[in-house]
Amino acid sequence: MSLQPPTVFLVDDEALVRKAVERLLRAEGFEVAAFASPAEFLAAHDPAEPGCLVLDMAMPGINGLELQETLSARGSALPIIFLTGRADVPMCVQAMKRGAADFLTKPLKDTDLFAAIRRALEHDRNARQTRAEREDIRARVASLTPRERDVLKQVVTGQLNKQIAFNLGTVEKTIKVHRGRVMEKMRVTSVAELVRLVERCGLGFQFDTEK
Amino acid sequence: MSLQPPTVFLVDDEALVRKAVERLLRAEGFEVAAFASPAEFLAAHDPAEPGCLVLDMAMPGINGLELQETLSARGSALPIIFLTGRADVPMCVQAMKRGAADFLTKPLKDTDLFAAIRRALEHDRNARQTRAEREDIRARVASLTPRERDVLKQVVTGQLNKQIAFNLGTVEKTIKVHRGRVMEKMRVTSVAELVRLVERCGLGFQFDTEK
DNA sequence: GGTCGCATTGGACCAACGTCCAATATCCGC
DNA sequence: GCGGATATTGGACGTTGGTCCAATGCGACC
Repeated sequence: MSLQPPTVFLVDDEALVRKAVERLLRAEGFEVAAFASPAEFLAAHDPAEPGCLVLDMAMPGINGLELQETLSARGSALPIIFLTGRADVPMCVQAMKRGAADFLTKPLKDTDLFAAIRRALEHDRNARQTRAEREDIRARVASLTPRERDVLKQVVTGQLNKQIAFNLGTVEKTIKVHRGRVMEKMRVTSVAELVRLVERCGLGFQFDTEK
Repeated sequence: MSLQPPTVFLVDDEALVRKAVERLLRAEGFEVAAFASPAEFLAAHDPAEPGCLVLDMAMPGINGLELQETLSARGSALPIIFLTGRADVPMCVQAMKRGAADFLTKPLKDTDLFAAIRRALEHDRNARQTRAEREDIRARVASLTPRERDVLKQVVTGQLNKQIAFNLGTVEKTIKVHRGRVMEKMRVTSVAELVRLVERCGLGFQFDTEK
């Protein structure tokens, strides 16, 4: 899925600057997609595309922070590198606190921008990897029947079949069957693996698929 | 242990400002310890004391970033709130990337400082809590004999006693004994609990106590 | 030289787990 | 109503896990 090369999404309203930076990045070997405004970018953005966002803060209308918010609200975790001309510390702090990948001031050195982009792309790659793994696990949990999920919850807390049966108001035999199916559907062969999966995915155990 | 109230460690080389801020914080109900220089603070600092650090960046000699480095090198995770008069974005970015709790610009509003301090103290409290839990678990692991640790590693990966015995070049019977002692020393009654402990503590399984 | 911690193993025995085959009951959608 | 998914249970059987009692060999420390 992530075999496609990562893209540097460039958003800058000054056409000349945008073109210049785009050329610069392409020359360095990056895949680039340039946009003249946050809105334009948002319209074309697919969260599934790996990459990072290079965003100029000095833009009319939507400011960078809002775009950052909008993106995270949409479930996109694209790393954002902010570029700014003015030395605006409070804005910088806000951006960083909300997870900005970097915050560079103009005039900026090419190498600084390249380095920031490489870090951001690397971070995005890792994040996508772990997100994909988590989604995979969640999908397995979703394939369980409600009863099987009940059993899973108790198994990962270390309950014995006997206790699980009591807690769910049935008998041990039934639990064994459910449990076997849980192991099969989750594609694990030991309780240890099962617990690891659930821990690494749900980061808790409120996998309720509440719907 | 953490029953002592948290302290706001204030470092500022301007005596007048320092005194003023100290009074301000005390009036707000914070416990305050003021220092005239990073060195002075470092000399008196005990990483075990909960609290946060309020640090003025505009100081001669050691700058704030270095103090931040020194602290983390010493294993102290005290949250740091930077105060700065100049609008220095690059420094702000550096500080934030290295985990600064906040970065405020003068002139600052009292309420902003208070809010930042409260967030930092809360963060420190939580961090200490989880660190304490982790230390507790590490201590249990440390109480294991080398052989028991070997067994633990394999148990949490879901190996059967038989397989563990083969891997360690011994017989199943021996493993059962070690395994029983591991469970006892780790104070758990099921593999599930054991795996959870190890996951939450070691965040991996390189608990080698290499020394 | 003796004691202690550690690792090892045996035998016996029971509890717990897992799986095969088989069967029943319910609910849901076509 | 029928087929399918889900939940339930029984019986049988073999594997695995866990504990009790008991014992041996080894290296370290006093």
